[in-house]
Amino acid sequence: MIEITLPDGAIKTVSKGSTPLDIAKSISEGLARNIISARFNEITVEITTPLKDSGTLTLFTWNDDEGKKAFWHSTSHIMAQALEELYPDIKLTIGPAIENGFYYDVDFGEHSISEKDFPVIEKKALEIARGKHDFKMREVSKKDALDFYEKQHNEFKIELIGNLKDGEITFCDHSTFTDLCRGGHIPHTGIVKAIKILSVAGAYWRGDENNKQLTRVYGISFPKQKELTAYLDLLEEAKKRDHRKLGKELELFTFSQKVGQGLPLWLPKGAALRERLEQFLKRAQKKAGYEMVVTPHIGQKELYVTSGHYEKYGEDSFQPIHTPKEDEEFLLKPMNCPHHCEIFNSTPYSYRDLPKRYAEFGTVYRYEQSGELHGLTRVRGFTQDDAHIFCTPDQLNDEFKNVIDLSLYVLGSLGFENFTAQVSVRDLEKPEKYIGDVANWEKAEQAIINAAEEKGLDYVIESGEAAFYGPKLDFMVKDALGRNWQLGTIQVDYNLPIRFDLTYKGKDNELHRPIMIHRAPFGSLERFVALLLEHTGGNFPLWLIPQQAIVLPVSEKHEKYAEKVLNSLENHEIRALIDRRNETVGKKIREAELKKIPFMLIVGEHEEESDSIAVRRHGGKDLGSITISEFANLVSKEISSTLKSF
RNA sequence: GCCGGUGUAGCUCAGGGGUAGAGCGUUUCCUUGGUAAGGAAGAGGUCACGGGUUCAAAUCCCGUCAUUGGCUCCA
Repeated sequence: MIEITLPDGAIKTVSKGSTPLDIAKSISEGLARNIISARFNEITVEITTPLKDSGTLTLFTWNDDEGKKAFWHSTSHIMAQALEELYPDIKLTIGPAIENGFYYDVDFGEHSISEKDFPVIEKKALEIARGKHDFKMREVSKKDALDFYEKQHNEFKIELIGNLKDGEITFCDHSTFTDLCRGGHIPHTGIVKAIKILSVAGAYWRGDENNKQLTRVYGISFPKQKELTAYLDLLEEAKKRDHRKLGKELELFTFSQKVGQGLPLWLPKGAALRERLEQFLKRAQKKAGYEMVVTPHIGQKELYVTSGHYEKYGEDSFQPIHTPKEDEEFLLKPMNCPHHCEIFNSTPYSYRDLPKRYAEFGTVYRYEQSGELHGLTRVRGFTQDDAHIFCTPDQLNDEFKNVIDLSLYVLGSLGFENFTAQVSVRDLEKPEKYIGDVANWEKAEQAIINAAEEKGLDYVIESGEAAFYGPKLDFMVKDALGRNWQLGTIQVDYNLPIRFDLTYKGKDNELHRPIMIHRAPFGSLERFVALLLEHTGGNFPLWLIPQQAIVLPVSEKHEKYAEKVLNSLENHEIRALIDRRNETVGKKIREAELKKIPFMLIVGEHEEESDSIAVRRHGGKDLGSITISEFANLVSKEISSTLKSF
């Protein structure tokens, strides 16, 4: 007999060789029907795997992330079989489950597949699924495994097996299909009732662009057709929150082929929005002891040779600007730090002067790869809400924590709740990607982790995500489709102070090296506005939205009164316009709704007589007729409830 | 940069080897209105650009550009 501990602490004594399915049956018939995956002693197992030792067991259904993972991973096997049957000469590589669905990377040889092929693949895969084939794991010797794939001339699987130890290699069979696989499947293919192939993409073997490019086929599957339909509807809904669509509808920004790719043009309403965001941050920064500076958009090439950016990015940047003078070269600035270092260098400092906090809304230009450009989230010209803090080693921890506070204040004021704090550290296996000595890197990484700990941040550590000159604390936010974007960032840098020979005089009358913190709570205004659009669906917080209200005269007769109303709104610092068009009130309301204006103020005979306004809230709520000062109170109350001062 | 998709009026999109379509918007006129579209008439297009096939190309083929889903990259 063996003892199985369940997540609730209950212990079941069962005979050796019992399976997770047996144990589920002993708990309840319903559970046994629904379990599709299990984990035993922290290792994913099949629900039909005989358990040979005592240990802890967790059972998963479709409602668990682990269950979905097994479900989607299993579907990738089914899709792989379908692909093999439809295109016999393909070579399979890997096919994992992902956050939403699964993919399989396939070498299609000369053949290329596209959307037109999806229905056929879906049909074939569903046919296989309906066969209710069991997923059966079996152990294979390394030699047999290699032989199996030698026959298929599949160099990818051979490479994978080459990295595995003999004795720990397993295959998974279902129907006539066999795949190298470490396990984690649903019991049989019949549980999969709906399969949708979503897209194809190029993907490099093992994620290395020097390797062969494979075709990645993405799909998703569900235990019920209804759930697939609901998922596809969800995707459609998400598209409505796409910042590119909303940006166009709300007339915030545009692009022009003539100006160039990745170079956004901000329209008046978008510019007003930016302006408000800048004012908001400037106010908070002033309180936090920052000083604004202004630096030019270009700098001599030498500046970036000193900073190390030229060596790292020179070839892949906008190329130097030449002048009539021979050998004179300037670069568009790709970041503001070198300029700020030279500001620091312009004056000798005592330790009593530190920290110095220089802030600038600095517009920078980076030649991003054309395939990477994406709406406002990835562009070639953008404005960072940048600042550099120069401090002593003693001050580092406090300064860093203060920046965390500022960043959280910014995210909080704009309603971002579901962000991830990510400590981005070096990839220890690729030291060539970074500059500066190892001791300083370790200090910097530790400083960030300490500050995050002390602030009680719930953070994750990602290796290989650091900047080339130092580690970062990044605030990641998901867009409407669930893609992660870095917004705010805080970085500790021991390197640039050395490269720019920055010094301050210490208590001991000797020169010391300051430490530099790079930080940008928004990240960039472009990306921030994009994510804000996707999060709010264009319904910005009242304090931020460019147009808070619109006055809708019922007819031309009431235009004079409308102007009086507007005037007094302006006195209350409420941003409003009048819709003077020769249209019906219904039409004006409809369009104000579509433009997502928070308040519609309808004025007609009744209001004119009683010196009031009829207030309609965006979304349809009628707040009745009130006076303008009552309305102004309402507005300021709402603003102060979302916008706290820093 | 790489692998797929897309590019038709200001916007959203239909069409598709033989005279370029709709709705919204815009212009003019009528209408002067009460909480999500009042009515009428008109203007508006080198069907992204360049080349090829064809009697004939917006439509088929090739290339370029832009855009888009991914990959790689991201100071």
